[in-house]
Amino acid sequence: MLMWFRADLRLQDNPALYAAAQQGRVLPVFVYPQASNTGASALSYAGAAGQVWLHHSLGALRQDLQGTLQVYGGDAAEILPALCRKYALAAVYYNRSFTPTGLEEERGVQQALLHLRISPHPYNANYLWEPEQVTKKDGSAYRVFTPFYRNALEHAELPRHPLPAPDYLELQQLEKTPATGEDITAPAQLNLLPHLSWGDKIAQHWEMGEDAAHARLQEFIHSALPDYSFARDYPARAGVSRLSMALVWGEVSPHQLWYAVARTPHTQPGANAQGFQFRRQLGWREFSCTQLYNNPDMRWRNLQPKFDKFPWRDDPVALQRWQRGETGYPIVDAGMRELWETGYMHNRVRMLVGSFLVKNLLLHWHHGEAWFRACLFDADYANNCAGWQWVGGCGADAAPYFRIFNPITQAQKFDPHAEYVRRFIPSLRRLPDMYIFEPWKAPPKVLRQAGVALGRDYPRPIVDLKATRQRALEAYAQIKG
DNA sequence: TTTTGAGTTGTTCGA
DNA sequence: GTCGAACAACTCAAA
Repeated sequence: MLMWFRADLRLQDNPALYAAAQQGRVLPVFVYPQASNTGASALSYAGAAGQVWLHHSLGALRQDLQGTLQVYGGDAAEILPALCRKYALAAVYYNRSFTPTGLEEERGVQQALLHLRISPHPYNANYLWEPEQVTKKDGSAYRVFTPFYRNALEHAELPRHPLPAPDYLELQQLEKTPATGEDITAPAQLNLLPHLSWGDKIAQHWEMGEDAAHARLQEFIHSALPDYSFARDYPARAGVSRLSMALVWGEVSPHQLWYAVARTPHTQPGANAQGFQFRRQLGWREFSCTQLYNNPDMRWRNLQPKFDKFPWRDDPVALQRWQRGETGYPIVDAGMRELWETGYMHNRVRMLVGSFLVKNLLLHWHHGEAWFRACLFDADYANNCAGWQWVGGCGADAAPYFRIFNPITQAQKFDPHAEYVRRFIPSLRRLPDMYIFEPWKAPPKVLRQAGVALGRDYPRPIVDLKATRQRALEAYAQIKG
């Protein structure tokens, strides 16, 4: 049996692997879709950070598989049938993807296998519900989250219980490449690591692989879940699971998370509903998946066509200031610097920096989507696109056009003691709470005492909030109706 | 069939 | 300082 690993880099709760193992000896294979071994790939959604994660996660999986995982770069529709022929394998087991690229890849593989009379065995591993399982009564897709989720809870099947790792797994060991001793099927051959030390820097903050994901899950359940629905909004706290990157590559399954929070007191009926709040967030991941499945071009196309004539500005300088965390608004800059330093950004702050880019700078959400894709370890095709369309106001649901976050009031509300800002903007550390979210208002003496010279240690604001808010409201008024 | 109310994440203004 | 209203338009489900 050939086990085709995709975004399911785990042994536990892996339906395809579980089934393959029951059939006999398994040859585990991962194919990274790329035209050549350059590392760059238009066929995968992974950006630079995602590729770094993938590199390490593949290493962990390979170790878990006693070194038998075969890693290739190229077209799965060519590589998998060739392997089947060479090693006389009768079937290919894999878990489904619902992204446009994943679906296309799968179609190609199925067709190629059909020619050789090799049977494909697809399973659902990575979503609680498949996109077509949760629809309106007329069969069309939901555009609003709450009805979608309610319908899933009330009418769709319960998510399956997680499977264990195969209890007996016989792995096929291929001969090593002779002569040079160079292993041409090791993850390193994909050249996924950037030539910059940046990749190493962001990787230092994280542990990749299935075991590490489960360790984070246990840590989350014990320390953060009891206060989840409140603390998850405060970026300075360890209030969220930080499991998004594990879900992207399938180091854990949503089913495992769904039932892991059920086994705690926090999800028992009558108790506080922290576990249900966490599950609801998993529901958003499902909802994004459904949106992408029904709108394969939503990476490029506004879900609301009227936004096609939105007057986006073109301003490379402002874009760069945003990317580098030099907008002069501390909570925005702290978020952008967290992203660049750690490959991650807290969800609350993602909304703030997104709103700032799209509404205050009036730059196209495509820029945000692309930058997040490049820098976020957890950049997920569906989540990232749906998130940016939501921020832009052009997403599936009719968002209030006047929802424009104020980075100062938001900072005061969600980072009241400026711990988050101080963590990522050390140059502002000594400013008192009263001025730290708007340093330009601090009296010269206060700035001096804090060792801050505006324009040298920290930039002045690149735009005026009130004026740009007004400009955004006018821009939105322009396209309405 | 039609109507009504609610919908992840908000801000500002004026009483 | 606190509170309610205003800021559109659309989707979905329940009444």
